[in-house]
Amino acid sequence: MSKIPDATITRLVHYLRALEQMEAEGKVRTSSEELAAAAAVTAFQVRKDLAYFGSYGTRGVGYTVPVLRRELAQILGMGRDWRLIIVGMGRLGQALADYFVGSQIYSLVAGFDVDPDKLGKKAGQVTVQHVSELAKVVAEKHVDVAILTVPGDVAQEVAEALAAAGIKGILNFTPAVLKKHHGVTVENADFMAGLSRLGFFMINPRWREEMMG
Amino acid sequence: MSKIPDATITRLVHYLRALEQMEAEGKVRTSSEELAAAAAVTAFQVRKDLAYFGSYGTRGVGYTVPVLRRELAQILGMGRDWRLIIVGMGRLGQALADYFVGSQIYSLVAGFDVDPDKLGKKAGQVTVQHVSELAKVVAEKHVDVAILTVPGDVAQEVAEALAAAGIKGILNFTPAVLKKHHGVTVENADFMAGLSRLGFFMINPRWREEMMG
DNA sequence: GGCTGTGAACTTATTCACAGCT
DNA sequence: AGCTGTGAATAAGTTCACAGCC
Repeated sequence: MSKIPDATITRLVHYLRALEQMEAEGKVRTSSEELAAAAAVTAFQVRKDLAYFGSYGTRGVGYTVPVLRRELAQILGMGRDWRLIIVGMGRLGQALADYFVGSQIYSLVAGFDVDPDKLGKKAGQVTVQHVSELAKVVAEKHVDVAILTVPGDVAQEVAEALAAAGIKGILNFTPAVLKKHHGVTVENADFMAGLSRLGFFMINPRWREEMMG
Repeated sequence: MSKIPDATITRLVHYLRALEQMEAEGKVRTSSEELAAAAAVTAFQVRKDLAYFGSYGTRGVGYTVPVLRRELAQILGMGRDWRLIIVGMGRLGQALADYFVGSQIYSLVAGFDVDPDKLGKKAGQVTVQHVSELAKVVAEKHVDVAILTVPGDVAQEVAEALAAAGIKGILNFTPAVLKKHHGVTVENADFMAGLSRLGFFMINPRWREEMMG
């Protein structure tokens, strides 16, 4: 399989969301054109993205909504029961914990913090535990991925603890740039980077002109 | 000014963060090498990114931390007092509201929701108002950018209300893909896209092999 | 000598045109 | 005829080598 652009994966998620909605509405057939409109990209892009993984449509006809939905879910690892933990149960961690309630795809196995006020409290479907129990839980519950939502200044240290505990992947929501660890895949989701995107408005030529002449 | 890659802006924010830390530590001089290490990129990349905007260093010497810090802040629009509102005061909205407390760069002007339980409550430094007051506040308080943290299924509708109210930019944290509006710049920060990145683990060749043969 | 700044080479990603099925 | 699937063309972004200045 040739190299797949990161941007393709992100778009796949948008296609999947559109397909889920279509399926809920009982729609059976769709086209690259329609998916493109839903994801705000071109039809070329949709077809190319899908082509990286296989061919799921019928020439001259289009795509069958439930079939393509299932295929995309499969591609995105959703056939598998992902086992996750959240480390850092601040507001972001809590919001994420809620998100996993009722998920068919992701099992939230545990949540961790150090704040005594948070320990023992329920968040989503888990009870907050102390980080000292990290290693034990990762091993016993076969955790795949940790979601990092701790403050940026302790992110590296916690990431190292997770690596030592034998975690396979870290999804980093903190502003910190994590050093690579052998055997651990790190993906940056960096919620604060969203805010950094305010910078884009400044870079935007129209705005720039308006403000700086 | 030639076209600047989106990825450059994101990296600029990382450089800025590193520089702020250096300045706090009293460090005066740095190099592309050092910044590269802090942002987990190459020194070439750092120099190229900076070159899009100008030349801020001294050949044979390096960069002066406070000078480069100030220049980057300027580039990212931080010389200006950005006036923001948050629409949707759920947990994510609240977390963001907190983030703006004490910010030198961004002024959070108001927060909106429709939930009667939230109205009148304090979040960060603002009191939650009903969305029916949106248009009035945007006009009177000269709001630049709205941060959208409403549920995905009402995002488009709220975006249209914002456009009608004369907002100049929308930073979209919802999973919805917003249709373009004339005169309104939309940036996707999509916090749920972070979660979509769980898909990357699946696509990762090492994992894929392990799971699918 | 050392480190920045930048044009040129290369790599990656997107756009396009059209061949291939139905 | 219609819409997908894909190789080829174009565009964008990154890496590199070295010229330029301290």
